[in-house]
Amino acid sequence: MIEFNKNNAQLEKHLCFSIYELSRSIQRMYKPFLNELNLTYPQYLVLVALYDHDNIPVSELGELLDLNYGTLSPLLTRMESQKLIERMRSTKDTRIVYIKLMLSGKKIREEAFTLPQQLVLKSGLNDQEWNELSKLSMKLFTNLSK
Amino acid sequence: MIEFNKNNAQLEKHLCFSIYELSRSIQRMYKPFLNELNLTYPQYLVLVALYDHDNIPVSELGELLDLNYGTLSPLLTRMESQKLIERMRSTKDTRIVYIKLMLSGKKIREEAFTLPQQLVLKSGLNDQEWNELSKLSMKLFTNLSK
DNA sequence: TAATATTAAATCGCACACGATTTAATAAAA
DNA sequence: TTTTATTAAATCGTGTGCGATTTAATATTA
Repeated sequence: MIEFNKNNAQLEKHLCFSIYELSRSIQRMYKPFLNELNLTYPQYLVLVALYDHDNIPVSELGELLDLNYGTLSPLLTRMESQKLIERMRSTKDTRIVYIKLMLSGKKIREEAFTLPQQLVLKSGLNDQEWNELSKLSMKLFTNLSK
Repeated sequence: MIEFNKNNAQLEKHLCFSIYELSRSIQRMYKPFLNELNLTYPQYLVLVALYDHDNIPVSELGELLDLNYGTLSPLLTRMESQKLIERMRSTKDTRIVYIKLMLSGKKIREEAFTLPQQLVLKSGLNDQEWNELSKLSMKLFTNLSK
């Protein structure tokens, strides 16, 4: 049984902290490469998402990335001014704004194809460990979303 | 062998994204409870760290939390104004500022003892899975820090 | 010892991240 | 059909998170 009390209350034993720290350290690892592409980490994720699901409403992009309008709207504004993406208002329902990858956005996304590979190399994890970590983190996320 | 190409480039297959999404979903789960205590997530982590390592310099707190001065300084200023912590400048070396838990900070930290337990319950992971996730995330973090 | 380098902490600028509010448009109901 | 409710997106306010700069104090060195 997993126990929590004064004796093991330390930061290091908090899974929440391990994950929080890990997430930031991955972004730190990605940073030099993304800087070369003039991208922030969430901007990179937007490109990844759009590369597979282009021309989708902001709402759908937000669901894919698990980000709300408050985060996404200004982020997309910045990416629009960099000519990475395009906003196109639907004619059917003018409330809806579709987001489309522009050519330069597509190219830059392709330049980043090696990034996950770099993480694998630095990870020091074998295939089994990598897959296990991936599986468990998705499982935990799914259960927390219920 | 783990492969990355156009065919599995989706967001869902990016470990970096799983971890990023998981980290934010844990914070989302903690939020209602922390709101009751008038704490943000990093403020909670500061209390956890200080509860075990009280009266330490800002630099040491930053190492424990893996946060730099740019994040920590204003965060501590806010916690100081809430009377959760105290800043005390060293007399030996007046560049150094020691951070001390105040009584109310200690009490609030203790009120949060049940929080990790709540995560365990919601996680839907068994002991083996929990420990495995914990182990692998720490291993990956360690390897990325090299 | 005077000049220089290093260090601890704070500050600044910018980009998230998110809850809450606002705006405009469509849908549903009276 | 007019009123009311809902929805999509943007905006706003606050708190991180981080790289770069600044400030003040201590350490090092010429």
